[in-house]
Amino acid sequence: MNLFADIRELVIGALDALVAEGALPQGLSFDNVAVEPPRDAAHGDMATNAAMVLAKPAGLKPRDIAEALAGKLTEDARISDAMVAGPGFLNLRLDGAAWTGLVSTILTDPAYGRSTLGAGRKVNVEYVSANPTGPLHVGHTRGAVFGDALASLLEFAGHEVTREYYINDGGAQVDVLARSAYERYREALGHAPEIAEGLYPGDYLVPVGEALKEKYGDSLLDKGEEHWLEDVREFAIERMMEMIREDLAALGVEMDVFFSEKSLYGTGRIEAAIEELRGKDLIYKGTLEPPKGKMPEDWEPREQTLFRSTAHGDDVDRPIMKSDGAWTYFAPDIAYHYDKVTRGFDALIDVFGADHGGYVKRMKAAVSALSDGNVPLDIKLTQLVKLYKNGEPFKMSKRAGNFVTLRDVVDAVGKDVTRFHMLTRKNDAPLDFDFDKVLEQSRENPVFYVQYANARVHSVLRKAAAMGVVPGQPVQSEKAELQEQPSKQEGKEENTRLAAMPRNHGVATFALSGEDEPRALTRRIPKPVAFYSGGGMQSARLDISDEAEISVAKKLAEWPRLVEIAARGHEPHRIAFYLYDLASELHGLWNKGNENPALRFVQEGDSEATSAKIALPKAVSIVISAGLGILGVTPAEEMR
RNA sequence: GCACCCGUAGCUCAGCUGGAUAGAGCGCUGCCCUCCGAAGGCAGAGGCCAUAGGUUCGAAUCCUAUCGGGUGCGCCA
Repeated sequence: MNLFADIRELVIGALDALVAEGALPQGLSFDNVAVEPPRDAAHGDMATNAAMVLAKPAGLKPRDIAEALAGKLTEDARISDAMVAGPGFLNLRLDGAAWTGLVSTILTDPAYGRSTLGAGRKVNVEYVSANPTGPLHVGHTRGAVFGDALASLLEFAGHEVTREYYINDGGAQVDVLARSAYERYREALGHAPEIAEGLYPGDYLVPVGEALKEKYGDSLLDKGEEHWLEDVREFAIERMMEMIREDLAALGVEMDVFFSEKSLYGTGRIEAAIEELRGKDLIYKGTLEPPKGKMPEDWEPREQTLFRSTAHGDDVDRPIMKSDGAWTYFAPDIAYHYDKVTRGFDALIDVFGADHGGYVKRMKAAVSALSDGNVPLDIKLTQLVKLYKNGEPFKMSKRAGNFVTLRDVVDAVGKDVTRFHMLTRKNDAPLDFDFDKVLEQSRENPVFYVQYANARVHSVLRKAAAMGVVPGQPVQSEKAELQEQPSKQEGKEENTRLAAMPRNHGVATFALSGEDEPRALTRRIPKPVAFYSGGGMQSARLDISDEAEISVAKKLAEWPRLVEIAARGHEPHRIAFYLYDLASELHGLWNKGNENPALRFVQEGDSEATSAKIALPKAVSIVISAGLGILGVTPAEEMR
């Protein structure tokens, strides 16, 4: 259910009727007709721009169209009032039953907020993809959180999502890794390691050296590189990937696919991708102009094999083969993306660090060429994370090979705080991360504020449950009606079945706290509950009457719409900001004076009134939990 | 030199892919705690949305130019 979409349909229907009556000319496009929340609540509950967008093509005055439309709309029971305002806005006021209906939907439909936006669409989200040469650092953490939340968001919006990690295990840097590990191996055998300039000095390779000793004894000692490089490299990469997987697991990130760059070499796959481009006349031999501005010392013109990326929007053509005949890094990247295209994805998304900004155009050009423009590639760049401790910039000595790792961050503040905070900024804006401030319990800290709202609701729910009250449901006497609901057991079984399905089948699992097993939230759960279908009944059970409560309900109504906007724009941060707003509504409701009806009725022991008043907060909690699920944050039911 | 990102309140930032009087938090000013969740509430001050043009019923949002900040720019990945 999406209230805005429902009302938009109503508006479109009314416009069709006006066309049928001859009040509007035939053949108008209603594509630009929008139904949106008005900026100012005084303007009503919803507003439509229909009259303004249609005025010109229809050759009529906006206000005349708006008047006619208003007449039609008020015939619907859901619309209590329609007022023409300003240049031709039509402001709609919804009947009170719309809000109680919304809340009862949220309480009964586990799929509330989900969308069919991406139905039947396969999307590949590639993120992290850090070189397997060391632990993940803070920058990777942001990319990991962003990519993972984006993937979940797209799933929530109905897409079939593959989470993917590209392992750069084919280039020179893994040889450096092998040499670095070899020195640690020598160290393990009692020799002083010689960490030459350019090798990785970090002590995370010490255990790798130990393990090499365990496996090979001293058999690799004092031998030339040709005798050990490959074995040590494979061994070290394996160890690094293990560590990276553990790091990701600590963040709650689980990939569906790890794709090895090396698997592209020697198998003809790079050649095949390049041949594909050659077939489109996009490969040629040529010499590039020297880069302007910062001229490299040893620059000299050389003939190279080039990709005509300028034919697909790039600024210059790019080399795919070095002058010595070896592939550049770009060639396997092209092959990798070609592989993704041939796997049948409808859309590709790459999440890179901001330092990769220079590759965006060439990568898009490659995908555009390889898919004949049919598969869009969106590249999201995550900006720097600036670390602080108690307001002071926080730095570690880079010279010693130390840097702040993903583990450091997660160990210090926890997975949930890390994830939420990393999403409180747009991906392309720099992010401040203060180890102390993110743990502060105040309104300034969105992580806390949202969790606190949820915990507050659950605190009252627990008290209500102790009275035997179920939000929005009858307290006694009407047990018979309850049995008309589709059996709860049935729903549970369906959930269990769905949760067991692999993630790739369009079912996201979100662990809700308080439940041991992850619960699948899908569209396929119960039909509308009989009890709520009677209009009179529901208003007797749900009391959403005062202005503050309706304001909360309006915010809840925006949820499905927001999900679609965020999913369309690949902008998971919108979820975080929405949750903060929603939490703010809840706190506002409960902090107002000393009015806390739900809690008050609990204390007065009034079951019926409690049931009616607790439904709205419970709905807030449900939406917060769903939103946090997208962000990969465990909803808190209690504050510690 | 070129490309990409950014420029919104004193500070940190949102702003619905073009809508009405541009929002939040912090900070600032003034009120509100004998008690139930004050880790709060209410009210107020504070803006030429970097600048200048353009597109149209309508622009913080789209286009062009300029200014300021960041990042990247062949034989590393």
